[in-house]
Amino acid sequence: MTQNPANQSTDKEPVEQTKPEVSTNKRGLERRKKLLEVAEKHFFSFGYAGTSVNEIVKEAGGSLNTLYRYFGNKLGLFEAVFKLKTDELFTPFAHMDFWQDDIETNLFRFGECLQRVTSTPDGIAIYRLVVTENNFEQSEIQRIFYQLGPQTGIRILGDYLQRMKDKGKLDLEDPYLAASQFIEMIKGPFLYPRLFGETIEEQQLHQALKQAIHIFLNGCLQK
Amino acid sequence: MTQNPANQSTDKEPVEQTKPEVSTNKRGLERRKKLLEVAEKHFFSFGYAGTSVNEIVKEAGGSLNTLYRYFGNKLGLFEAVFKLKTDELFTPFAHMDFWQDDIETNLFRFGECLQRVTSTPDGIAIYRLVVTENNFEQSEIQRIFYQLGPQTGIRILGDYLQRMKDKGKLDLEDPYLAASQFIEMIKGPFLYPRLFGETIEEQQLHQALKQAIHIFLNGCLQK
DNA sequence: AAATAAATGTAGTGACAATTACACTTTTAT
DNA sequence: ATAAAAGTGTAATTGTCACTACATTTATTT
Repeated sequence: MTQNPANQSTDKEPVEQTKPEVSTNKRGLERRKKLLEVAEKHFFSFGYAGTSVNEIVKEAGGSLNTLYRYFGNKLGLFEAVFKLKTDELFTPFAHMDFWQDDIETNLFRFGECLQRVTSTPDGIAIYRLVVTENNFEQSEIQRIFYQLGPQTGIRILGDYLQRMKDKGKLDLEDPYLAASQFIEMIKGPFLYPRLFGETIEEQQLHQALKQAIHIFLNGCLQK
Repeated sequence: MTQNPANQSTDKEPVEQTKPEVSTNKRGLERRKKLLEVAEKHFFSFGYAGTSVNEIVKEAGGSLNTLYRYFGNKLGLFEAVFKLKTDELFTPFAHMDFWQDDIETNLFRFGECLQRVTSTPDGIAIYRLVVTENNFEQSEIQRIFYQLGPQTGIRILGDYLQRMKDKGKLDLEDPYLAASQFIEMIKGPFLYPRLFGETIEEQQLHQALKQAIHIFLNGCLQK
């Protein structure tokens, strides 16, 4: 696919030369951090195929040798950046408690938070990367993103809807599907525009959320 | 970004060497068709960056020279394939008449048709291509796809919802936003699974459609 | 402070792939 | 049938990159 002349590794043994080392102290840690920073900038701006490892090193200082010792290869560097940013983006969301008031308020709070996460420049950049790169060969990247992002959102909201259903407050056949559908109502309409470079106004997000809640609640509230 | 050694064209004159020629008769047309066929296969399987022009010619027969005369360059070939397949996929959908019965039946018919279009292997492949390739630089590809696909769907359903609103049958603030939200409810939940290689069962599609209609109609039907 | 380990900088290497050149053959139109 | 146009096959050109090698400098540890 892409050029990868280093894969002469005749797959016999577990291949230890690719083991990314971890620098323990001081200078090494700074270099590592700087490399990650610059790499992030490049990957976010130009995509995986579009960034050159040489460029990163040229900009970050340090040496190719160091980069390869730390991250093994280009994909290793990418994965490191990706995991870091994905955690940064989704972890706070996953630990938030949305369910303290009435259903409408709760949906509103959840929706606003989700919209905020997916609207952030980093959120958009990560999404583009996940969808855009390494996509014709199955990679771990996708799994990580999917589990930490979309799947977590569906689980959190789905659990809540399930409870409301059990209490007889909502009339829903499949609460987890419903969760996914609600989520799509509030972020789906902006997917293409975002991918295609348009910027979304705060007010549009708000309107989508308002209308989604109106339709959704009206649609499944037990009377 | 990608390698493109041919762009030595000092931009002075309108550059006529890149003008893709159109073969008028017989053998040329067949070659062209064969090239497009093989190119489609490769682009659909390996993505833009992942396919090699040389490979295409090797498999399709004919000569590099011919390919370049017809399509100008790799991107030209890609665009040709892309337009062809996008038209093929969306044009029938755009000319269908969904609105002959009651609202629920109409939504059902529309939804089923839309799900069919987006579930087809070509539909998925095209979507992947649009999202996956040529995405860090704005390209015409995206515009074509967006207009012919998503935007058309929203317009068709949105027009209908608007009419229903005007007749006082539906209670909706923004019918076009609502259209987009309905569409997302029935295809959004399958986006990631599809991108990540899962196959979707007929029955899942059906359930999503059923529940979406239930929530949506219940949610905005004028009582 | 000496020995050991890590980091640097520069300069390769090897592959791959888009595009062009060219000499030659086949088709098509006059 | 014959000249012009289009098509073919092969090989060369040119760039770009990931990745490696190595000789040298800097930091860390005992």
